[in-house]
Amino acid sequence: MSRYDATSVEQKWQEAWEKAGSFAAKRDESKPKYYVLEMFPYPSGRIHMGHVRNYTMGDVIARYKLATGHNVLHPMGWDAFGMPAENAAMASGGHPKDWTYQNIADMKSQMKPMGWSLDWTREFATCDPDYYGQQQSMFIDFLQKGLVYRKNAVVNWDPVDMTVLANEQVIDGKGWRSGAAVERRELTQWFFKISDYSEELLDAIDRLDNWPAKVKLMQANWIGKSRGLQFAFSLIDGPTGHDRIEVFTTRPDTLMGASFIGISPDHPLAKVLERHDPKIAEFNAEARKGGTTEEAMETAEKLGYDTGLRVRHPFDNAWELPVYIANFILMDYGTGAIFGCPAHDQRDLDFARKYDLQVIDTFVAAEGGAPVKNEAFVPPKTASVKWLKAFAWDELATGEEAIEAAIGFCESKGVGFGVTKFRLRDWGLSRQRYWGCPIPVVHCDTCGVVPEKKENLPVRLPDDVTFDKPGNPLDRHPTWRDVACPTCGQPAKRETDTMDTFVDSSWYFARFTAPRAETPTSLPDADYWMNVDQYIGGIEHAILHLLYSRFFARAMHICGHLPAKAIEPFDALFTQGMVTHEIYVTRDENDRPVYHLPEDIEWTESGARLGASGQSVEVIPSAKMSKSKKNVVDPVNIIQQYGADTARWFVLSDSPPERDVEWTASGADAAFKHLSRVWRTASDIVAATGSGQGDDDLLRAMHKTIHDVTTGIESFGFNAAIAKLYAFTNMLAKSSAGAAAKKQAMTTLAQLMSPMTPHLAEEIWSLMGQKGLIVEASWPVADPQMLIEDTVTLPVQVNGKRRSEITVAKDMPPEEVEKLVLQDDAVKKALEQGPLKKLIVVPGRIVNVVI
RNA sequence: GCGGGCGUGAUGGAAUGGUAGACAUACCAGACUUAAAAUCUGAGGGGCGUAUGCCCGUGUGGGUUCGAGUCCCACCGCCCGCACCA
Repeated sequence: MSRYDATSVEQKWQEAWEKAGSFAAKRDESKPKYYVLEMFPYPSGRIHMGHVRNYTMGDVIARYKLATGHNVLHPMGWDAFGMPAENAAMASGGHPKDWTYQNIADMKSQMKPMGWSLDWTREFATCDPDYYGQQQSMFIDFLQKGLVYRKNAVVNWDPVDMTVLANEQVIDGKGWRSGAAVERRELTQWFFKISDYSEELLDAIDRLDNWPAKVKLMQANWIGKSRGLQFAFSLIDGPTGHDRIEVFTTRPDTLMGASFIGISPDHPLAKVLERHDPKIAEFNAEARKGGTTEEAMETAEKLGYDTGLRVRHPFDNAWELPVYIANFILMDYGTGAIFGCPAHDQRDLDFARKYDLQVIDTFVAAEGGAPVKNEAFVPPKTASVKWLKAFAWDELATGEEAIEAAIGFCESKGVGFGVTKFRLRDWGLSRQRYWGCPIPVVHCDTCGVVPEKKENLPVRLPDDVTFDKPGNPLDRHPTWRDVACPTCGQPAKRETDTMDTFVDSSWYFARFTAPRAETPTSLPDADYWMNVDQYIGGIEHAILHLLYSRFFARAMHICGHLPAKAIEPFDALFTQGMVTHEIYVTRDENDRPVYHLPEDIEWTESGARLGASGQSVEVIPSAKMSKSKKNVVDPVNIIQQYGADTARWFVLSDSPPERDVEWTASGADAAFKHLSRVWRTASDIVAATGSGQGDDDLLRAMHKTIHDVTTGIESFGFNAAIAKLYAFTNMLAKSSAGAAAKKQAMTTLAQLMSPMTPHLAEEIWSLMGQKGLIVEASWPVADPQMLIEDTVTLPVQVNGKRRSEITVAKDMPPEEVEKLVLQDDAVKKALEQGPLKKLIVVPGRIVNVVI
């Protein structure tokens, strides 16, 4: 028997689909549309197994929807701006543009053999001037609608390289190239007013019915709505202009437990103080060292500096509290100042113990409450506690009740007012880098900040730049910067910052609906294709990318670029897991790890060893495939060895799609063996003739499989669907049914497999003598009559443990079942132990006898 | 540190609160073969037993329920995100 030749089969059908234009989407009002989109890739130059998994999942959905009569849009493009292109240029001297477009060409040539049903006619890269020009046009629209503004914000500053660093370029508080301690420095930057939409973005989460609950929860927590009190402490003998310190607290109920005031090193008062006090200046300078991330702030040692200033407690003029500058207080959140209540906040308690400050219990546990020692008492806000320092509520009250009462009381006394704050900050989009979308504004001494005229768009990136020194080449470009002011015509300077790449990815889904339009979108196309019916990508995008896109869709709607129905652009979201692999490591002479590629490993009885030298290799449990750990399997090699269908089948088969899947050589081999077996079985069936036995059983199983696989695909249970296909293939291969029934079963099997292994499916379809392409055939429908079972086997439990089973007619009334159960030998035996307490019959499910 | 998630045989995993381990991998046994590969058949959570069977078992410890892998609480471990990685 000849071997299944994946390479030639796959190429043949890819050419057939290409010729038939099977995947080019066109507006067709007569059919229901379906827009399936996977998060577009960064053009690193090589596809990896994560891409294979992501795009194969989308492809299963796309092909299934195509077969169920939908007009499917399944596009692909490139998230092509970003730092790696500049890093490559710095490392090897090329140009980011050449590097990027070459990578796109390379990756596309690796993706094509996968046989994904992509509409390549809509392809674009975000670094195409056509695309970023439209983005610039929208930026100007946003500016006119007040959705963009400028303000100061801190960046990571490398004092040696004199350049801004990304968070990932800050390692342990030091610049990745220079090794210098990173400082936080303020720059004037552009921001999107996403915070204006905090409430709206939060409320709308409830209507995202087909998003994972965890993503919705993460977004809600990120937006972080909180109710609290804003009020001021009066400052005693403060510097001129500083007679009060405004604070925001979510726990006004603990006001009587306050023991210190903390202000951010970037607080206006701290900045005044540092001008006159070298020690404060030194403390602030030290506090400003390190990266800007929240993580860096919160894991750093909590330090404070006693300014010597004091404030009065709002309820007691005689009560004075010290004012500390503290390195863990963010200027960006609230007012940049807090009061510390050590008894009910662990961070405040640690701080109080360190600087020997008072700890005042304001409440204790309702029963057996003890004073706080080294662990703050922080019960849930819904728990009732016993109050020692209540000032407007009962002795026993929950935190929630006390907070509301405290706000009301403070308002009535003229001490501050209740406010709702959000954690969500405005979206800073300025990047001091070359390889991004230029911000289309001009700085004029006379007119100020002026948007570029739309007819001058796109503002193109100049090609003649070098990367031989750190910093933004646009900033030192000899002529690109110098322009005439669009308003007054006087000499002016271009903005040299470019946009965050999140901007590029916040509207690409809309652009795919009309990728060549001369406006950002074309409304008839957007109206037809939007929303994305199914969006698929990694959980790592759960917050930023998805939240920014939700904001952007609203902003685009305001500017007339999207219909109202598209303000929530993704109807359904699915977050798939990663592809992982074991890691193989040896040690060099200095005991440093040396990683090895899977293909260099040989397996012997004593374990893994290096194929070349025979050196034994340590095997570390699976982790996400990464180049640095060398635990990567190149999809290109898998396609060459087994074909695309095998890779597609494997990434779908073993694990549930939302979880990580571990790539194993044996698993890939098994996938290939199975597909070969299906092909062999099909070849046998073609040759078979005559009648046999068990036609009905086979056809019943076929209808059950149609039902199960259809359900599996619709619910993203691809691994479960594949398990059913395995089971049905096993049955079919062993079946002694007649030729006609087997042929029918095999044809259906091919259709059910076609979303996963489309090439093999086409091959079998044609082998079975079917006309046309399977990709044009309608999805099989299960006959409900064939799914009905006459009898059902019920497990019989005694006290929750399975002891027997009975087989009864499916529709037998529970009373009848009870009678039968009581006659069962195992039940009779159990009843000797004691009287029957309860008999539970769950129809069609289970029986439980409680003794 | 904060927010979110996950944890089931040797391995990947299955299981609307209802028979734990479907389906697959590895290993083992058998068939075919001069032999190997390929292919086919079978056994298969652990313990005791020839077997019908009995006991134990879903990270750990509690709880709810007739019944918990599934729900609740605490803990342990791993993973994702933390606003300039994409």
